[in-house]
Amino acid sequence: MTERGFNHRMESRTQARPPTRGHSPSRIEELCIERGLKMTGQRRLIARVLSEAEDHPDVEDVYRRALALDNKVSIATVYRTVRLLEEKGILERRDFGGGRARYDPADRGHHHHLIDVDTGKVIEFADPEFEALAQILARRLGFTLVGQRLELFGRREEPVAPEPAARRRKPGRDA
Amino acid sequence: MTERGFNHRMESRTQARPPTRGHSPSRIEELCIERGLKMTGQRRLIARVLSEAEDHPDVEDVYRRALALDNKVSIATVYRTVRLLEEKGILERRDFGGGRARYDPADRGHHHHLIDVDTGKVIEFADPEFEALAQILARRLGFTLVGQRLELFGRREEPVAPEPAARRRKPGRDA
DNA sequence: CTAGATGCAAAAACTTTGCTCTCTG
DNA sequence: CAGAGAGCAAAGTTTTTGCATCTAG
Repeated sequence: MTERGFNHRMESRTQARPPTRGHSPSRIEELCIERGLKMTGQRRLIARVLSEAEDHPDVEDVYRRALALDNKVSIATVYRTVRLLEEKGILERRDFGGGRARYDPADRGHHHHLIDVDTGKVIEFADPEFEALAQILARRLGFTLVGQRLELFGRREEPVAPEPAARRRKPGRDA
Repeated sequence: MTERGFNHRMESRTQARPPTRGHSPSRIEELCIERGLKMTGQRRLIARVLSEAEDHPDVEDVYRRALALDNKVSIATVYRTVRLLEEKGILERRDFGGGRARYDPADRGHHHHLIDVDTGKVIEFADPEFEALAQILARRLGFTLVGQRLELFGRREEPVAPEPAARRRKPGRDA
């Protein structure tokens, strides 16, 4: 299929700086400092995990990744930090179903999501046609578009079978 | 734990609509029958509550409203029914954060939201062009569209300073 | 030095499930 | 009548909190 739409920027990790745990503050850490947040080691760690994530990690994911880098953080702190960052507008909370909240760094260019309702997998895509239509729709309502969010929920094409349905809990990992 | 009490959140008092006459099956009930679901009293009741809802009730809301009409239903049944209806495409699950899943009857057409970023006001709208495009986008990615969510953020007139201005209230509950 | 952070575990909040009894088709 | 559905409470998950103890600024 055409590549249009798919932006696989998966395991890219560290875009500009070497993962050297030195003093190169992650993008998110910078944002935190900008808003005057007290930067503790845990927050720096979590900020880094989020900056390097190319998917939509849920709290568990962030927690595990943080532990993998430096196990000096508790799940409660991850919850607290992630919530703080959301309030500060540094993170966006996304609910793709599956019962867990997922987070998306708000500094990433905007893209849309297609969620496979059976597996919970998330596909990111961008579409110029949609962008244009969004503009038109907003204008039609008398507004200037300044932001948008589009989420499509779909099911892999296949003969509609009464399959045992997908598990609600623990959906497949995002991507 | 037991004692779940009510954590009265922005109670959605939007249950105004021509009350369904005693025996006329609600729209959602009809949809259930159409899909060959076994119609029990509880399902009929839940279907009615959903048909009359003009907001996006969460399970608790549906449960309470159902009890108000006829207290012969358990929360477990509401969960099971709502999940069933979602699987049958009669309901759309909307996660607005806040930890609870909210439901939106798919029988009154998809509607989207345009949020005025300056006032926070939400305008609902529907658009066939978008519907069509969503279908196409999903198909293009190899999926059958089963649900969608579109939110546009716009500004009415004169642009305000590009600065965040004020972090308004908590992320959002819906209604 | 001190307001705010962290850890830990317990408490909440939210959903699902096992099992028995009921009721629809 | 058979098998799906309903009730209930217990179990499962995800998220929040109380409190004593640190620590960034």
